[in-house]
Amino acid sequence: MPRIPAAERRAALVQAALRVVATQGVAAATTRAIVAEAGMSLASFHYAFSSRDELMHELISFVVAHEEAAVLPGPYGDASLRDIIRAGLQRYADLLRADPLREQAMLELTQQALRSEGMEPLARLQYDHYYTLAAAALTTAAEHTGTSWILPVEEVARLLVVLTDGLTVSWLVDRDDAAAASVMDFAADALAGLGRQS
Amino acid sequence: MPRIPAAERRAALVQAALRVVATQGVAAATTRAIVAEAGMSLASFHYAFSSRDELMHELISFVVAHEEAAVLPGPYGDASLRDIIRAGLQRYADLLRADPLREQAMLELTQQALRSEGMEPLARLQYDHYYTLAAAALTTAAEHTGTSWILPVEEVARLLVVLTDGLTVSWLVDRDDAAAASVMDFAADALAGLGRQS
DNA sequence: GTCTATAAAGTGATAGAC
DNA sequence: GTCTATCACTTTATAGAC
Repeated sequence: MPRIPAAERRAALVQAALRVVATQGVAAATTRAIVAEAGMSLASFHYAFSSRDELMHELISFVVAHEEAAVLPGPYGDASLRDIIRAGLQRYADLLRADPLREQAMLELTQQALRSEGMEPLARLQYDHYYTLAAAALTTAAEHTGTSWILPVEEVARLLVVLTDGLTVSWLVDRDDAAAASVMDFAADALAGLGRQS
Repeated sequence: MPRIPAAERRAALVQAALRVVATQGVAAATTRAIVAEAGMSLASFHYAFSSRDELMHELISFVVAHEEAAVLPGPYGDASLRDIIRAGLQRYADLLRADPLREQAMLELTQQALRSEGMEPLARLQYDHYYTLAAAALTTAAEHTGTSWILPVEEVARLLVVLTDGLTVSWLVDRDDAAAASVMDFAADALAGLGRQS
């Protein structure tokens, strides 16, 4: 292996760890599995990171920072608030169907953080990030439809995250697309009901 | 240790495993940790179970079978459908606050099942059980208020489970009681909106 | 900087005395 | 049936050659 700056090596290991966690779960993300995925030797791992915990910490920070707002953005046209929300949820569902293991990995990493001494703040950061992304998307959607939220947008954002979280878990368990569609219909109706023409 | 029938020993080990999973997480539920919790020797474990996998299998079956319908039942009086649902959600939230690690353990066990070869059906069984419990409670609540659901009750049940699941995850992350109350208000309003006087 | 080799500790599972 | 002792293996982490 050529000499690679430590920073690059760290990044490569984080990427490899994410792939291992997604395909095989957190429990299978041993240092050996990670370096194998990255095509490195075991010693290189500890040259870049002082411990496996340090990598997991950085991995969670990484996924938190790079989680995109995949839910609401999209071409709005002259769609209603309800339809914008429904379409956004559909985009998320499509993403989930396309890469279920990735979303499963996100859930596992959250729980891993909640169980690891000193990493709970990372889980909180992860969800704060979700709420922020959701609030931004909901604000844009409201603006495009000339509506305003009858609750603080932060509360609506939390509802959206709660609904997508629950949707994710239930779909991962039984992969029932029809049931998921029913949930999304309900969610779009209910959330749009929190908007008023202004 | 006195001679204990294998069935009792298995039950005791399952109980011990559940305590370990709840307090320290699935990853920490090693055979040694479990027998220590149960006050047995390591060899006793393999006398009762042929493998750790067999125990985990039985543990998940056990929690699935014993999960109670804690959500909706309660004194109804002449409360509205909305208030019955809201009160049921509150009872669940109180349960969650009283024993957060237990609910966290349930989520972890679900994900463990989804990741383990051949155990996915158990996760599906777990959620089928949730849906059944929720549907029964919703049916009773509708009967007591002379309403009927405008959707199949199975779909409403799934919505209730999705909402409580999402509520659970978000509360476990930030322990924000006020936000949880806001989510429950929304959920009760939205679900009650699916009932019509009949 | 990168490797091989190995240490030190933990894992599930078993053998064999009693 | 129940125990102690131990096997075979995997884990994280490090030492030391190059």
